[in-house]
Amino acid sequence: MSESQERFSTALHNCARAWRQALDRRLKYLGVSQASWLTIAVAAKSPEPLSQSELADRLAVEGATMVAMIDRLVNAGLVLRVPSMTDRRIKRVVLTESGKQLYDKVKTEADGFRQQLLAGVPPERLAGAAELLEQIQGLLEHSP
Amino acid sequence: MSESQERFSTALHNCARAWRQALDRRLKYLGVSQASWLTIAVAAKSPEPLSQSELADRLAVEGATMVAMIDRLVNAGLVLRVPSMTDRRIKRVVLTESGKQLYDKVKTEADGFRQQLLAGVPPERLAGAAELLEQIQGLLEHSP
DNA sequence: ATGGTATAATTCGAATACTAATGATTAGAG
DNA sequence: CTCTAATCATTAGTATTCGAATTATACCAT
Repeated sequence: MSESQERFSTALHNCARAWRQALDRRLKYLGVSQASWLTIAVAAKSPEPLSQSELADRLAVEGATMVAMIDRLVNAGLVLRVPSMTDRRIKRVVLTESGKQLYDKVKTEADGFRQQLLAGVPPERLAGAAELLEQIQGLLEHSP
Repeated sequence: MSESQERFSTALHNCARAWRQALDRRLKYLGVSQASWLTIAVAAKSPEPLSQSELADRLAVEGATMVAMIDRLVNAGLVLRVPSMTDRRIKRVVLTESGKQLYDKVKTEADGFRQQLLAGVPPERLAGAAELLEQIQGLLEHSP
């Protein structure tokens, strides 16, 4: 019993890491790192511009990390800091035209990679595994 | 079809990240980071002392990363660099008594955490998911 | 043996991440 | 309203990671 737990745990972490690294290699030609395009992607997916704190929460990093990351993205001309009108503590992160174009490329590449990688796996098998992973994730978030 | 792929991908990465963070919180009282105790753990599990390159391979990090990590571990008194007698390029990493004691604590904590987290999941469910994850990991490693 | 290639560890600079402390601003209790 | 607590962004210092270049050593084909 404990053996299947350990095997699952090892496979989970190794698979996730190998996936991230493989995708990162594919995106290297864009000249942006995983951390950068992941930030861009989260900002792009939100219907309303997110504050730096909200962005940090969704990426599971600290606020201080987000500050430095956005500094780099602003320098690269990919995003802008837009002060909120209603709360002067808040700055929202919006993509520039250049940032949007980058996101499109990242999304195309990531979608294609996932498609290619999982093409041979039956959808019901993926769904079953996803359900288990979501269940475990729920346990993790509600039991510090 | 593409929907189940995306759901699986998201669940995989979120679950792995949440797991790492949760375990890291539990190990914080030991005063060592995940990267450090993971290195210690791999070194401790090997029957023969590993070279820095072998260690880097098993942890999927670059050689330069390993150099810096071992510098810190040596400074912390947890491991030693032992030059190989037969190949003067090689330095093997061996745990000090203090390093072994730390590994024992890490192992106890990690095992307990995994056990607690997965206690409610049927072993055959874990085995099925592990098999899928290992299969995908294999695809990732053999595709540029 | 010898010259070319491969491997092991290292150094360096940059990117990414954390914690702790700080300043500005907002929200809430009384 | 006013004082206090909480929130947001930032800075400073340190840890972790990578890629590229370097040095020392070993291996191999001739």
